[in-house]
Amino acid sequence: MRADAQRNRIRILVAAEEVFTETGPGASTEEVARRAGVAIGTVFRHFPTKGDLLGAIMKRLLAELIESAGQRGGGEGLFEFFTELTAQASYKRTVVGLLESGGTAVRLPEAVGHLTEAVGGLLSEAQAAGTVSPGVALPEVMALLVSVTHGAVHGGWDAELRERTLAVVFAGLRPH
Amino acid sequence: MRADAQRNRIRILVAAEEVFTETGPGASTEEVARRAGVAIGTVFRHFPTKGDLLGAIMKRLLAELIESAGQRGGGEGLFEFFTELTAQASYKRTVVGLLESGGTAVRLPEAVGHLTEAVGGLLSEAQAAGTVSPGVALPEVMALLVSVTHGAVHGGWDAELRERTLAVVFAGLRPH
DNA sequence: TTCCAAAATGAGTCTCCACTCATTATTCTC
DNA sequence: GAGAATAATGAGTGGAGACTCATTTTGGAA
Repeated sequence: MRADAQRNRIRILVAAEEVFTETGPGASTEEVARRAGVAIGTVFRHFPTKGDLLGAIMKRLLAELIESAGQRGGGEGLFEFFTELTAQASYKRTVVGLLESGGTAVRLPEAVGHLTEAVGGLLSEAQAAGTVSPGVALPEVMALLVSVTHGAVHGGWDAELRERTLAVVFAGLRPH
Repeated sequence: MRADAQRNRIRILVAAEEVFTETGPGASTEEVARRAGVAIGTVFRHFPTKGDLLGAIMKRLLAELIESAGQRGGGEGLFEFFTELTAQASYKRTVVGLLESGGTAVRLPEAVGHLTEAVGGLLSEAQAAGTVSPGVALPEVMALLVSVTHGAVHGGWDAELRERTLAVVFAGLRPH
């Protein structure tokens, strides 16, 4: 790949992550191009469709999440991850949009699958440690993760509301 | 108002409720007109903007919800209402969209306020009956209501997932 | 029945956005 | 440095959807 092409590809990815992270997946490609200091044609040369562009940055964001989940563990790992995701969501609208669609929108079902697996690992560990009720299964944990994260993003919850809402969810997950 | 105008206004409202309920607020005005058997200009004569149309049907749907909340009570009223809303959400995408925006999208903040009040009443009753922990406050209940309802709609949860997810939330609300 | 104000019609405008492509510019190879 | 290949440019296309308005139709008062 030519040097300028390589440079621009990176600029576009950086700009796209910024823009989609701020505005959500609805942001226009034009805005990404402007932010990258590049003509719109250049964006489409590197990423033939908007979905491809979204997919590229999603892959990165998801990988980060999966790694974060993988590094946690023990009785509190699941709770920590949940809290982290909710807090980040307020400035990472894109991830949420992706998770909601199950990855089909940008054809990343396998990446979403990996995240589900990672969360499943955290759940098992927490249940083994006795911090999460054995009656709880992965689907509802993912459902809550996505719902609450989306709620936090869309509703613009402040730190206190986030904490209070998570407190209820966590109390529901713990054995009683 | 002339007889045909009155007839058409009703047709439009019925069609709009159907269309927005199925497809969500993103549905086109054109589709509403088609479903109502009316030209698009007629829709705009009755409701100058799409927001006005949305607002009109939202008002009806919200009123239904508020009434449903008002008819419930006792220790389980809040749980019942929560369950009802989540179940209905799967075919009432619109309400969810409205609730998320706090009513600002269609300028119905007072209606949303009334719903919040009604839920507040249910919460107080439940806490008085000892079925909800006294540490729980209205904001996080509304936050959970909106999040889980949205999740159910957007994620297309089946009855079982809905039940399992609500079980976790309810366990979190009950005293422990 | 007549007549006109109210209402309905739907092709047309406007705006936004994803995506294209002929032209111009930049890199790289020899 | 010349030439070819690769990339960048940005005006242009097409489609979707909200909204308009000149024209036609309809309801109902006199």
